[in-house]
Amino acid sequence: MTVRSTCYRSPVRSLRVDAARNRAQLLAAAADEFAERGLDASVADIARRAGVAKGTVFRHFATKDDLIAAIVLDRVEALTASGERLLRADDAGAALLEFLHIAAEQRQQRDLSFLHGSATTDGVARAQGRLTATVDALVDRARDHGAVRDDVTGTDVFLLMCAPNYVTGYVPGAPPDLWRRYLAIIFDGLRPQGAHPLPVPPPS
Amino acid sequence: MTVRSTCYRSPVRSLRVDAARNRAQLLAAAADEFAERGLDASVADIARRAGVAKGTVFRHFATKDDLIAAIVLDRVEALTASGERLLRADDAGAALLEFLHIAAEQRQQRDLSFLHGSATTDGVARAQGRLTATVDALVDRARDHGAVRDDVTGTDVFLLMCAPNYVTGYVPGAPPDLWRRYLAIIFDGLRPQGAHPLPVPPPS
DNA sequence: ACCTGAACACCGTTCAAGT
DNA sequence: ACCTGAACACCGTTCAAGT
Repeated sequence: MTVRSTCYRSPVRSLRVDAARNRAQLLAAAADEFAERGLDASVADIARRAGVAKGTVFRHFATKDDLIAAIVLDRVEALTASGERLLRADDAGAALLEFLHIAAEQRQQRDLSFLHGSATTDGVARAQGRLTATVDALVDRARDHGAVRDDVTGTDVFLLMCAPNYVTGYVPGAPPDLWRRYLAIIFDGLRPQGAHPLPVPPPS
Repeated sequence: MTVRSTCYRSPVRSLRVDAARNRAQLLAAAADEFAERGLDASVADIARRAGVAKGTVFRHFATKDDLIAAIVLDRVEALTASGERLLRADDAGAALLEFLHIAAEQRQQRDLSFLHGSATTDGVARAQGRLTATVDALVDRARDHGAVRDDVTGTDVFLLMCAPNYVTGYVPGAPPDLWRRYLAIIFDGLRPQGAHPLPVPPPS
C-alpha cells in the first residue's frame, strides 16, 4: 500500500502538473528566502517569490515548520548519501574527517543553522535516524583504524557535527571557512592520542 | 558626567520607587517566562506575570530584544566575575576547566541558549568584551602552565565555550549534565598532547 | 483537485489619556 | 515621571468561494 495521507510528505507522484510546479517553486523560494533573511522570513514573501497566493503555501505544507522540515529533509538525505559514499574510502580516518568537512560546507553554503532546531517532522526524524546510522558506521571504521578514541560513539560525532558552524555563526566579519579551525580542534579531541576519560556516558 | 540617555541602560539610581520595582519584577518575570517557554514567550505574558500593563514593558525596554539583552547582560557579567576570581587559583589548567564548567552550568540552569544570538546591545557587546579579556587571561595562564596548546587563543575558547550546551540542547531525554561529556572532548582538543596544526588563523 | 484572497487570532510596538 | 489600555501593523493559519 502506498502511503498518501498527508500532502506534504515529499516528492510524490500523481500531483496535478500545476501543483507539482508550485510545490517545487515554493521549496526553492523558501530556501532562498531563508538563506537571505533567516528563518523568520515571512510566508507571504515566500509565496510572492514563488508566484502563488499565501493560501497555496499551506495547501502544500500544513505549517511553516513543515515547510522548513521539507528543506531540512533534503539536506539531511544529501548528507547521508555523501556519508555512504565515504564508507567505501580506503583511509577510514580521513573519510570521517572529510565527511565532517562536507557537513560543515553544506551548512555554510546556504544557511542551514536550523538543522538542529524546532522543525522536526516524523520524516526528518527518520532521515536523521538514517544519517546517524551512517555516522555510526563511519566512526566504527575510523575507530578500528585507530583514528578515533575508543570511548566515542557515532552519536557523539553526530551531535558534535554542527558545533563548528554554530561556534562561528555569530562572529561578525568571520572568513567563511573559519569553521575549519574549530572542526580541527574538536577532531583533535576525538583522536586517541592524549585522550582523558569521559565523565558521562553517551546518550541513547 | 553621568550618562542617562536611555532608560533601559542597567541598574540606574533615581528611578521612581514604583518604576524601580516594576523594572525588577519585569526582569524576573521575563527570565522565568523565557526559561519556561523559550525566547518567544509573549511580551503580554511577561507583563501579566510582572503585574503591569503591556505598555510598561516598552517604557523600560525599548524593544523585546532589549529586554532579552538586559538579562543576558546580567549573566555575562556574573560569568566575568567568576572568571576573574579563578584567575587567582593555583592550578591554571584546572582553573580554565572549572571556568568552562561554571559557564555551562549557568547556561543549563536557566535556559541561556540565547547568549549567542540576535539580542546584542552595545551594553552586551561591551560586557562580552570584558568577558573575552578575562577568558584571554585564563587561557594565557593555562598555556604558560602547559595545559593548553600554543596555537589556541582566548577568543577560540570564548567561542567554543557555548558548544557543549548547544550540542546537547536538542537531545530529547538527555540527562542535564550531558554537556560534561562534550566539554571533556573539546577540552581534550585544546590540550597540547597530540595537537595537529590548525588550518585557519583565529578571528579578530 | 487545486488555487485564491478575505478573514481571524495573535504578537510586538506606539501613543494619547490618565495619575 | 510613570502607567495604562486602546489602536496599529504584521504575521501564521483557516476557509468559503472560485476554476
